[in-house]
Amino acid sequence: MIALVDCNNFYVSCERAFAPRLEGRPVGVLSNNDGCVVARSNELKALGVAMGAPLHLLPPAIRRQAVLLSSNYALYGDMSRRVNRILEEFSPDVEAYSIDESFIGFSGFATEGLEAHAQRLRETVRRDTGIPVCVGLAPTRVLAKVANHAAKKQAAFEGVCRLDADGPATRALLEGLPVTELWGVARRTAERLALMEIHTAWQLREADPKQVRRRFSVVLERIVWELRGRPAIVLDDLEAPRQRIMVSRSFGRLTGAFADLQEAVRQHAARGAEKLRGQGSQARAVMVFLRTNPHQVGERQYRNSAVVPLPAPSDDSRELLAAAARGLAAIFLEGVRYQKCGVMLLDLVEAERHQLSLLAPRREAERGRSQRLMAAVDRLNREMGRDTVRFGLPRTGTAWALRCERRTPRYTTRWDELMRVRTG
DNA sequence: TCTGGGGTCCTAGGACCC
DNA sequence: TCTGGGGTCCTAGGACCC
Repeated sequence: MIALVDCNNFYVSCERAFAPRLEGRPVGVLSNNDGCVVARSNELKALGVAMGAPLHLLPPAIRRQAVLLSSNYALYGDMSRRVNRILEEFSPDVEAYSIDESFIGFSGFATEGLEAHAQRLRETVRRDTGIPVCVGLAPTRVLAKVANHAAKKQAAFEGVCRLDADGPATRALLEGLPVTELWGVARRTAERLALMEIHTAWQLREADPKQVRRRFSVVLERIVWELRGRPAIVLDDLEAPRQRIMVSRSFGRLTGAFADLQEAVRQHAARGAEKLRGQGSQARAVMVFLRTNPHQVGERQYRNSAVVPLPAPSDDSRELLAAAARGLAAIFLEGVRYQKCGVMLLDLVEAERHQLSLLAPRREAERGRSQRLMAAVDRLNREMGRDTVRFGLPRTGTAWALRCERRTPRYTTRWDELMRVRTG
């Protein structure tokens, strides 16, 4: 059996764990730049606020009534690690799937006591972190997702729902579930399924896998097998390094100034380089992209990207920043107002692998110096706070600085902010 | 004024090879 | 009029996830 543990309204629950006054109130957490609502408490959902709703389009009455907070990723990331540490006490086989969801393997466990085990897990997580979670138990990941969904929606389950491969309960649940609620099926696929008169999860389960593969894809075929209780989806190894690294942000407000773009690209490239070294990789190419605001009607639109190959795989911030700057210069267009830009590090290789190549001794020495320098930079930024050491000239009061006016203190990772709570 | 950020996998089609 | 057949590799774009 597999369990899917999913934190309820995770970002909101993290905020509530440290601010009990938010209990019972409609609470929302906003995306970067305070752009849209990305997490909602049940009370806010009840007011009809959709996932992803733009903040500036919310009716004034709701804005007055609700507590809307900027996202506080330092807090959520730390809480997520705490939850996972507790899960590991309940099974050695824990795969963190996203910031608020983990799969747990229970092979080798007696299947009878599993619901009670899951209940104890819920209570422990709640007691030790303040985060409420629901658990779905099933023989496959897709069914565990369905079970989790049911555990959340139907109070009778008390937070734990177990779904076996067959049986009337499974059938009833799947018959009442639109295909779009399934993991891996979204609007496009659902539209095409509807043409074949397949609307519910049960109808999809009964479809012919071979035909599904021919008409759709191997992805959807796997979902059919999983609905039947036969495991067909393997998660990627969590430990495996990322295949590409992206850093991008929207600007706080539109800008047409080359200097703003330059500064943003520099910051994104530097952050990407940190991530790259953090996972022990090197990049063989750097991609820069920028675009105007597609929602802005009447405004001149432009989007472009450029890939800059590197002469040799690198994790040196200076080389990556220089490549990114060249890419930006190649695509920057005068006279438009940009909304967003970003940097992607592509074609990643393990840093260890090519060190044994026959580089000239001088290059080898340079590489050694570069590695020591980068390691020192990363250590300082880790221990003294991000941006302690930066590349290029510091610019204060950047025109496009990110908006996050409603952020709560980083309770679990910053002593200074925690103290402010107590004294302030 | 104001609409997120970061990933993955798969497929189709072109280039190229023999 | 008729212009092979099969393989690999790469890339762009689609679809999906949270």
